[in-house]
Amino acid sequence: MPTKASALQHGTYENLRHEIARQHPDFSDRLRVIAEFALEHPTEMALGTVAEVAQRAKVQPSAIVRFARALGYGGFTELQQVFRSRLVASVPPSYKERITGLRRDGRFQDANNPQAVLTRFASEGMVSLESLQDRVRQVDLARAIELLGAAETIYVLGLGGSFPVAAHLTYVLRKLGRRVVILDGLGSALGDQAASATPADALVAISFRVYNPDTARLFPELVARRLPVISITDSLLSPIVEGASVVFEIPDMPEAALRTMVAPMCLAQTLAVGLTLTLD
Amino acid sequence: MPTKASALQHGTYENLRHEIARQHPDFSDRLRVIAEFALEHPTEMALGTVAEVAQRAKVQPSAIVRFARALGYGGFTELQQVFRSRLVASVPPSYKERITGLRRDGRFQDANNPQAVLTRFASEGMVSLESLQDRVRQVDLARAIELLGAAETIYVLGLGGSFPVAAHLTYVLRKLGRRVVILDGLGSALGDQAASATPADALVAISFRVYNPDTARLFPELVARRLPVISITDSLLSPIVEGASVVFEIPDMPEAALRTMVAPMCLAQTLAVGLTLTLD
DNA sequence: TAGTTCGTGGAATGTTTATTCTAAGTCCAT
DNA sequence: ATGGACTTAGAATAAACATTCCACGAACTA
Repeated sequence: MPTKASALQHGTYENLRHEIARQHPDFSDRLRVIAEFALEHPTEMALGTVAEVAQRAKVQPSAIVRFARALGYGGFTELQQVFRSRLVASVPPSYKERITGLRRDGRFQDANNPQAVLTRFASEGMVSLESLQDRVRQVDLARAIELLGAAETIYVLGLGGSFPVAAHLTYVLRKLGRRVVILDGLGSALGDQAASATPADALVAISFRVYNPDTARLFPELVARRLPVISITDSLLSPIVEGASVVFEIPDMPEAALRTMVAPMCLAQTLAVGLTLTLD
Repeated sequence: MPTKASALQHGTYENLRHEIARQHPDFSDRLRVIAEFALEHPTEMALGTVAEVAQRAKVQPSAIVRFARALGYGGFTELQQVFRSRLVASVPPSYKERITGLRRDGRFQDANNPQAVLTRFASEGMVSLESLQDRVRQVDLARAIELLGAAETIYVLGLGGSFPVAAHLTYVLRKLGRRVVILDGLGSALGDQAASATPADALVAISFRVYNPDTARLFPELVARRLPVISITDSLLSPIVEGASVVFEIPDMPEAALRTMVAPMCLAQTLAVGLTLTLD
């Protein structure tokens, strides 16, 4: 019964991964457990003995062998060879290291290659996260969390390019059990959405150049209603600074290709999680 | 004179290399041959059996064992562990290592301090961006951009925790002049929103554990309608893999406090910008 | 040259390891 | 409920394995 002839084209590790994923739904209970373990712990598959792997995956040794056979291999030993090939392939011939190191620096290669674009954005993201760590002051963080903790309802305002940050903050806060209203302007009802905000609530406003006009219009109204405000923006000259209780200034990088939302996302997440952690 | 006592501090692979080099002149003929072989073929030392290594080095199996003992190990098996450690260390280029490094720095201590939370998220973000650079394959990127370029309308599906990523991708693509429909399920009209999608369009699906049920439900329908699909997810076992033309797998970090959307955001941005750059 | 030490090859040994087999168990369809 | 197909756990087995042992031989010493 040559069940899986396709697997016999003893392909690379990547082929094996896809083959496992493909067959995953058809596997029996135990085999599925092993499939998941194998994909998540390829190193242990490569180096462990059948007994060790079985113990880590919490199945019987015989199940491991069945798994190998189900994929078309003669036994565990054959299957293991493929996992080992991954280890061997990943050993840096030492010059490869430098190439990828350079690539990480970003100033390498012309920008018309998609990989270079990825490298660039990833590098910019890392830089912005690093500077976020340096710039954000302990006191601002503590004060912002205090305000959020005291709020009955948290209003989140972030439109245009900042909307994903607002959405993420809203999502995490709600997961953590907070009452949150996101001011998304759905149905052009931005003003109405914010109508019931009181000084017992709080506002998190997020805006970066070019500043969204609706944000700029609504913000002063909410300030006038004496809500405590936490602003996340890129400059002290932005329209959401005046009247804010706490301002997090995350300037854009001098020559960034496109505003990256990585740092604001990270800060938003920190506020949300920090809130629950410090309330205990 | 306890010459070999130093080797007993079962150190790392690098320590072992130096120890072998140091003792090399004092070794007997056969042992010297093995020492040279070991330094030049560390991978075979890590993965081979005694018999295999002996054959490759053109010595007797017993000589291999003697070599291990001469270095202060109990036998070949113990020695081999050190060579294996080199393989496992080289596979995740930084990733976990960096995190545990940070943890050792004490920068992770007492997570109740908001600053520590920020540091933690920022660090995890940086690590995930770094591994994104390494994991994303050139061909996948090129293929994905090709699909997006050929699409009349781009549909974006990302719900729950992935919604911010979908929102960001939508925003950037629209700024760059693409026709985009975001499937946000507004008014519970998820199905209707996707009703007009044809094979001339394309879908970008984004989903991470725990997978949103609506995403899992809608995805196969769109696949059945033969749309080219680009999936961004965390595992090949996720519900949005089967039927996808391109899959970007961004696994979660082993001990992440909370799924960070930093890497997916960055990838989304790369796709959008890469699309316009490569069309010139 | 005779005696001693040390290195070596190769077979013998006892252990670990993968694999196979069978009885028991589970799940469905009837 | 009952029969049948399919899984599974665990012991049994056979192969592979690292290690030990010992006899032989080379090199050095007296």
